[in-house]
Amino acid sequence: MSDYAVTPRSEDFSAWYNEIVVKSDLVDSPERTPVRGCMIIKPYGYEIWEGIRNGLDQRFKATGHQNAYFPLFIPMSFLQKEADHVEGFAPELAVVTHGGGKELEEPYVVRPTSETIIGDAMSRWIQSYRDLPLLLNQWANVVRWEKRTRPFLRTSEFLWQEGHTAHATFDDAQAETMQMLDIYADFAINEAAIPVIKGQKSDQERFAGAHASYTIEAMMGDGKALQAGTSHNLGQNFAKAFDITYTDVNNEPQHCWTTSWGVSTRMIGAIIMAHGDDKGLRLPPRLAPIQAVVVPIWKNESEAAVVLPVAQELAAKLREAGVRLHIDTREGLSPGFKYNDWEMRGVPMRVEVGPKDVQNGTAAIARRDIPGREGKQFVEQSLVVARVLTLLDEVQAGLLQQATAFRDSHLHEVVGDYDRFTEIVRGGEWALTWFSGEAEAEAKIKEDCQAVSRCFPLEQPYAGQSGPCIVTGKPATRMAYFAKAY
RNA sequence: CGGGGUGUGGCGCAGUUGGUAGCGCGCUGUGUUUGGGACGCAGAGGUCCCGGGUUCGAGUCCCGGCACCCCGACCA
Repeated sequence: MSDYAVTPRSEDFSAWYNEIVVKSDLVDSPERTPVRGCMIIKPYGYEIWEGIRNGLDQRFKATGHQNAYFPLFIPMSFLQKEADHVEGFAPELAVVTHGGGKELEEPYVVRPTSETIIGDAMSRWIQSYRDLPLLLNQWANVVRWEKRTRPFLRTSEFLWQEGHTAHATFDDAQAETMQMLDIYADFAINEAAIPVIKGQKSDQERFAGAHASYTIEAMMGDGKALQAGTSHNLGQNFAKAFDITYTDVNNEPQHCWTTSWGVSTRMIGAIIMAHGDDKGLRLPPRLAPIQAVVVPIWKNESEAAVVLPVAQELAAKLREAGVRLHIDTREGLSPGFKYNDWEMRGVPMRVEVGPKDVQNGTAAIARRDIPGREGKQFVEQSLVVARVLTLLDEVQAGLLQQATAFRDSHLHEVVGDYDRFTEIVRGGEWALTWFSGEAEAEAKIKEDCQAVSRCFPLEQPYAGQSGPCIVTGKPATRMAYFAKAY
């Protein structure tokens, strides 16, 4: 028993996470991975990524974006063209100095992000306002040398998509930035069942080289915040650095306005930490590689002969209905073992078929979001498909509901009471408070709370009003969330 | 990059005053089992993290590395 159990979430969230990503077969264990800080994503984990990729890619295409691919290596001089950008990334760059046995004339950086090399291409591709907007996306791996790594949450190499667009006006770029933020939020809420908060980053937390950065912030099961996606309005910073210009209707040369936006494999970490429990993962049905598993139960050959055909027929019908289905016919494992095994892997629905079911014309259906026998029900075999389809929707909604209730119970509004503010944030919960956004104010909070602002939520509870900044006491026009973060 | 911890079959661990490595799980074969983590029997599997040193002899003692985990500073 103890060999299968995982450290309870409440006891040690971090240990729970580390154990669960390995035991649920998402990644090879970090100790065995031969490259420091990098991860081996196993097939089951990669299938989750494929689900994320498909869901996002579809949304990108529907809004007019096209995929392209740019080089992994970026000339060092490109990064240096945007001062803030290179300063922000310099500490985490991997640099290639040799190739083909010779020292390179100019070192290449392994891309930490592609604003520069795509900006360079855009400068050649864009001539006229007729070429705008240019809406690109790239699915790629990037490298950022990280001191401290954790599977999915922070690794030296990770997978992501990075969108890069160029527009004729600031307003167009801003509209694009917000559109992509909305797409991320829609995906997180409706596919990953994570109730994210859309907001704007403070100047301190802004992307290196951006005019404005926006984020979707999610609350994990330990109360910490996780940035699950970002969208940046880059203003004309990169357009000026890379000479991305167009000729407008009046035949006047103009700099473009660009954006970039990304979601990474970190989203998988968000799903794990937002939904997982002491029995393992709980995957949202819309992203689960396996939505339902059929477990046939038999004692001997003669029972198997009766049970297996029924189980296989149910499996076939479920597949026909579009359910991503697996049938577990492994021999020599007890049903109990299989239940626990699939629960660890987070499969949303389980259908059990034993001799008694065959006799009664029934099957047992268990839902992953409700533990133990309460989540189990017996239904007639003819109704299994319909019930599974209904329950998959219910589980999807249930996970979002549970995560939302958890989040809301850990959010606190504070006005003018700095002691209470620090108490909340230090206690691992989220505080929403009036905030001036000044660097010194944020630095003080960081020192007192070991936390910085997460975002100014786009939906302000008292829009149009103002209140006392939690640090300076001076009137502030916006409220911001503060929380410890990953 | 600072502080702490751990490195021994695939995994989790034991290994006494230094004497040449063992347990549980898993794995292979086999038989009985199977409605919430089954059991018997028979097997396979080890550069004891790496490199030096002390010693007749090192998993054990000394020195130096490396890796991983946890806690802090930097970050999608």
